[in-house]
Amino acid sequence: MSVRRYSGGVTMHDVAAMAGVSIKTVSNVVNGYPYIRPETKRRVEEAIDHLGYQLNITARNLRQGRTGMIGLALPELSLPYFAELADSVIAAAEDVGLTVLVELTGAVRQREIDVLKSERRRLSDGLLFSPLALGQEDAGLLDVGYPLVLLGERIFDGPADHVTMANVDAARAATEYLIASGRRRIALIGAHPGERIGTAGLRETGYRRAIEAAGLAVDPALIVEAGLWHRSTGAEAMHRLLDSGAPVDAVFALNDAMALGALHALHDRRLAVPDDVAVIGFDDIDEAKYSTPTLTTVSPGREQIARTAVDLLHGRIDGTADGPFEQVVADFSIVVRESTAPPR
Amino acid sequence: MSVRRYSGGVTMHDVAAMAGVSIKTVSNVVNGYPYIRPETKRRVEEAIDHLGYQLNITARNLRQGRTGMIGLALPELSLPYFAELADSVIAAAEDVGLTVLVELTGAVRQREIDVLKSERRRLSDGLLFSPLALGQEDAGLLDVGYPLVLLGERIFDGPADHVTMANVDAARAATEYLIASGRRRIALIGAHPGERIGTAGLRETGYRRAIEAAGLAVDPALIVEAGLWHRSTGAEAMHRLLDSGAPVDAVFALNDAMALGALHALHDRRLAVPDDVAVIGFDDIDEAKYSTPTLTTVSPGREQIARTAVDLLHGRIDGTADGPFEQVVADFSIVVRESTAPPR
DNA sequence: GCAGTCACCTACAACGATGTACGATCGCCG
DNA sequence: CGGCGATCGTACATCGTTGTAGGTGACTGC
Repeated sequence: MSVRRYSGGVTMHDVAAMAGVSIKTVSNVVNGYPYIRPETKRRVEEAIDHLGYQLNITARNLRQGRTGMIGLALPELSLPYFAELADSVIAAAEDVGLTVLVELTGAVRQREIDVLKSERRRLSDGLLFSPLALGQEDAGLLDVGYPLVLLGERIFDGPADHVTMANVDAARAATEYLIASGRRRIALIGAHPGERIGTAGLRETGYRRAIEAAGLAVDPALIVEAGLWHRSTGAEAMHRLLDSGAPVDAVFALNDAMALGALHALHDRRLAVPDDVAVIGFDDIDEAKYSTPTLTTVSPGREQIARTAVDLLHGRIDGTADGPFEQVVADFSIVVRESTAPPR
Repeated sequence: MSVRRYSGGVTMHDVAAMAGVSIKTVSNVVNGYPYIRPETKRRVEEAIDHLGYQLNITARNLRQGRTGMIGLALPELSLPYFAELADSVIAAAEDVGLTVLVELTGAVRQREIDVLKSERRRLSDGLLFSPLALGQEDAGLLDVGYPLVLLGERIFDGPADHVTMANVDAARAATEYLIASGRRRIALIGAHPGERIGTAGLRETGYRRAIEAAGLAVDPALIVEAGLWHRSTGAEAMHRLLDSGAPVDAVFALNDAMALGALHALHDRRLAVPDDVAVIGFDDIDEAKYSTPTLTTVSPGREQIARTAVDLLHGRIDGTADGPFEQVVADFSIVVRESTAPPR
């Protein structure tokens, strides 16, 4: 029934002419308007089939003032956590009939600012934004006038809904897990010195609380900085720590990529994981299941985050949600694998 | 200068009224039409600033019949190769002024078919499509009537431009590299038995050619199947191979994810890489630099593939390219790392 | 002094859909 | 039989932009 070529020029007008009805009736059929005689509906549908008609979404968008698209602004897809997050967001959006437009900021401050005012914003009904360079002092920039949902821990109490992880609690739980399995010299990799708000600052806070609650001392020599959280920076940080000569029996890397880099560095130095050093990460990326050894990590409920964020945004867009801005904290759990087995 | 809220209802009409010109003149200013008196242009620009006007892209899209968007249909972003490819494609598209709409098929046949006819196609000017479930027999489905560029090795000589890798040559080079470093019992992981066209079939062909050219025999016991190319399936395949008892001194995994899974399995079995078994992968994902040991792999020129594909599609969209369908084969290289060092 | 260009701007009609308002038909009630 | 509500359709304006055609001075060249 369908035509050979993609329905280049077929419009409702053509369908209407063929079915012998008005163009609005075609529109009504397409949109499931109930009061149409079965006979009329059938004729219209036949014409649609025959002509291979497809709705011109652009025209509908213009008329309705909505596009059915949402932006998803992320640092980069090369980082597995963000790739997997994007995957989950796209799936969640699909479920509620939204299309996702991915935009990459490279974690560059100016590009994160641009994304908020980009012309593309007129093309999407709302934005899911995971900033990495903006901080609390930029909260004012977020008063944008279109539906916005924030992801991550860079900005709190901004003028937008916010989906975040229980960073402090989760980091504390991760550290406590290491302590409970007999570790005492627990390093932290990926610190951002001086930061309080932000993923690094919050997770470090959790780490400190666990150590102090256990009656141990926080040793500054064990807290290692890493600006970007890549495999490479994790490996470098691990090397710096080992070079410093400070004794270590466990490492809490603030994300999995760094943890995997650290595993690599430890292997280079002929240190056994977990026998000499235990390693725990954060994010539960797929890769953590297949590293050598497999990586114990904090699972931050990625699916839940994606779904919640999309639902919040969706609610704001179609106006079913219009209360004060919400802050949702996702559940976490610790996934125990080989890298933290107690020392023999 | 700019207004507080997002420019909700400001249209060219408002700008025109404020500047005391016709709406078309505003359009001309916005679009850089040259014949406008500097004085007029200034007045219009002031009005734009003052009102915080932003062009309504949807209206322009409707009028021009183009959207400035392209679709990118991929199996999933959880696979690092595709995530990195998406990253490169989005960057390349940005450079030529195109926005990318990512669609995930999960490598499910019906969803790959749907993506070709989806309503979203009307929202994008063209499609970059990387099928995994469709095959040569489906080439007919690709006669879609809108600009289409294929990625990958599932379909050749379809009615579309095509960017692919030199799979046979690259796989042959990878295998030859193993042979040259002294390996003789080289297993292949990830085969799709019976497939000739398709990534697996082509790479297996390259593998066979290298073995035969070296005067060795292809041992069917060393060719292990894996349908999906994940870390998990790579690990499982490796286990099956070792369980079979066939002696092995090297593994060519048809992608990096499986190679990393294989590394993991070898570690489980207390086999040393590269001393007992060498491992080589394919894709050169970022992770391969940081595995333990680091992974030798084939780099398929991902950036080049992304850029070429976007350029081809862009050319078809704005009509600067209208010749016969092109087939571009990207350059490859072998990246040598620890996993293939010659045995001690 | 008059046609022919150039520079600059405007009016109008599209692009393809949908919301609104209203007209027609039908059955059914009192 | 007149009237009324429930169905079923239509005509028209409209979303915000851009292409087309055309109009108006000013300047050039002969």
